[in-house]
Amino acid sequence: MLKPLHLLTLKAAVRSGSFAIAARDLGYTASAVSQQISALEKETGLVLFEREAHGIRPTAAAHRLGELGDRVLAALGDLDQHVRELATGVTGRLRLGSFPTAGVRLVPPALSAFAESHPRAQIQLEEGEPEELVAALGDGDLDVALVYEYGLSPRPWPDGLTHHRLLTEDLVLLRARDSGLSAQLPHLSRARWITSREGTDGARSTVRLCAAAGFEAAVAFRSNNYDVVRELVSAGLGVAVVPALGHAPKDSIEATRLTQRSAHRTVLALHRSENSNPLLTPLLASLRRAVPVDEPFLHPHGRD
Amino acid sequence: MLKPLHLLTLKAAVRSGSFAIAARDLGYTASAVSQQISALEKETGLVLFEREAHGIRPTAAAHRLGELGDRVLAALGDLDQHVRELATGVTGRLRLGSFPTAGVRLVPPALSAFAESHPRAQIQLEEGEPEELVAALGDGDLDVALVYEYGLSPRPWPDGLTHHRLLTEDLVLLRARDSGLSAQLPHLSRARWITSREGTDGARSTVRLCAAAGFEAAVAFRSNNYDVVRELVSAGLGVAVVPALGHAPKDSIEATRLTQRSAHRTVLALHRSENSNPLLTPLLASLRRAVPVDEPFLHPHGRD
DNA sequence: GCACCAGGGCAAGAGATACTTACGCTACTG
DNA sequence: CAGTAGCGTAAGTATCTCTTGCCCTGGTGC
Repeated sequence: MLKPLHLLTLKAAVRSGSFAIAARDLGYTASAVSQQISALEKETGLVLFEREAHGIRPTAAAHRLGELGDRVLAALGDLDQHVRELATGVTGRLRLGSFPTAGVRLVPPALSAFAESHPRAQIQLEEGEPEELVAALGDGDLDVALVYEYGLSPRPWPDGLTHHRLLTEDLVLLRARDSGLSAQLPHLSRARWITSREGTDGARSTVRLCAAAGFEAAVAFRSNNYDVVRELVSAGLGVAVVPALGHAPKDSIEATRLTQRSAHRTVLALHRSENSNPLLTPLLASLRRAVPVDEPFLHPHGRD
Repeated sequence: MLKPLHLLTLKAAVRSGSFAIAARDLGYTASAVSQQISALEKETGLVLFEREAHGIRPTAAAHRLGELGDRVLAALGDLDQHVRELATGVTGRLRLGSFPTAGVRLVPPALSAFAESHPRAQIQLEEGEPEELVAALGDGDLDVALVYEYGLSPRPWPDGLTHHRLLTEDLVLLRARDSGLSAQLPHLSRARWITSREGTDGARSTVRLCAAAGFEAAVAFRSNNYDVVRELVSAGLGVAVVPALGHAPKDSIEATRLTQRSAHRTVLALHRSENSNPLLTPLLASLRRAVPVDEPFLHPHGRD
């Protein structure tokens, strides 16, 4: 394989028409240039220069090889540039997964801030529930995962993952505004309940809160889509406990923070500890800055 | 500057997902691969692999660098291919100069044969008189020069030039068919003469032949274009002595070979002896094959 | 549970590369 | 005709790069 350095030397020699001058230009000895050219001639089988007693004469082949070599040298230059950009995080790719609610509430503002500072970076988005995302992290299919953790059912995150707590949401009781229902859990034992789908942490959380209040929740409707849940509540079909991010203020709905211990959900960003993606740190910063402040029921975390 | 070999190794490691396998594929030791990758990481400032106890995990940066490296490797591969073509003479450039008559009579058939065997080679054509062409050869602006040499005025070709005699032309006396003029020089002392322009070997040659025949030629018309000369002869405006290549059989003209010693012109191909253009030899062969055989007044030379 | 093995990192040594120094040769220059 | 500039070659040296040998880790088989 031809060596790029030899091509550079060749070009310098062709340009200057002299090994001695090329050597000076490149910081070599004339002898070094002579040897490099000899090696190049031997390797290519071309005669690149005609030697005369007092100088050299570049062959047509030398000119041609110089031109052809430009392509290689240009590609190498480009590569260097790209590498520099990759290393500094100016460019690059990062795969971000999040659970649906965060995908709507947190990710877009975070990315709009991120895109300001890293206009040429590529972010690939995935949606999924925490278990899937964590599995994807482990497989290396994801760089960062936005997941949640209910106070009542803490997760055993696998080893090797670094977690950054972004915010804590209160769990909020939603009632139709004129339903006449109490805001106190113990008084809602006869109410119809609306929860996330069976087996989810959200549903489990509601059930446990009710159990702690002394009754078994009668779950009538299940949906993982908080927009749907709110509509159901609004229509007077039941009450629900949702995390603050799942709640959007609405005239027809009364929202009340639950005061029970552990009645909260934490949103955190996970990544494999060894992940060295240069975009990782700036993205985490953007996520943190995207957490709304001064919003009811939402409590941002500082850097941890 | 990043080393192409490192890029190859990187790609092998990414492809196989293991330094050990990459090493086997490339004929290295696992340690060599490890060191190459370390060097690459140090040079780029990127983390290319996450090391685990029992294997490695290519980083996004590694994948990206591999893709980017393809450009460089492809350019290098192309270059190798081009070099091989240049070295074998499949491709390449050659500059051929010739005097006008040969440009018309010899070069086209030679090139059509040459193009058969070297379809991708580029031949650049120049026209000029022998002195200019020889100067261009010396300056390296020309690879091959087709020149002529009159028997009566041999040229002192500069040193360092190799000459290949292609053919010898008889000098031919042209008369209008019904002019009633003799074919013997001594009887043409009163005729009007047509020659090439003053100072040319052609004109000098005619003048000397006439002088040897005992008279001074009365030159009435001069043209370097043999087509014009023939028209003038045809119109009965005078007689001319032209080399065989400058003669095309014509009903209205009678052509007679001059029998004097030295009444001939030699056409030869010159090139600098050190010229190593791989196209040189095949082009000379084509030129030699393009010399007409069995044409009156024309005598091809064998290889000399 | 324990020996074994595969994969990778590290250190040291050997071999190859690449550069410098020194010298010889040739042709231009004053 | 000596001096000099330019290139080539040979020898020495420094640097780079690969191999060898050993350690560490974690998975596997008995």
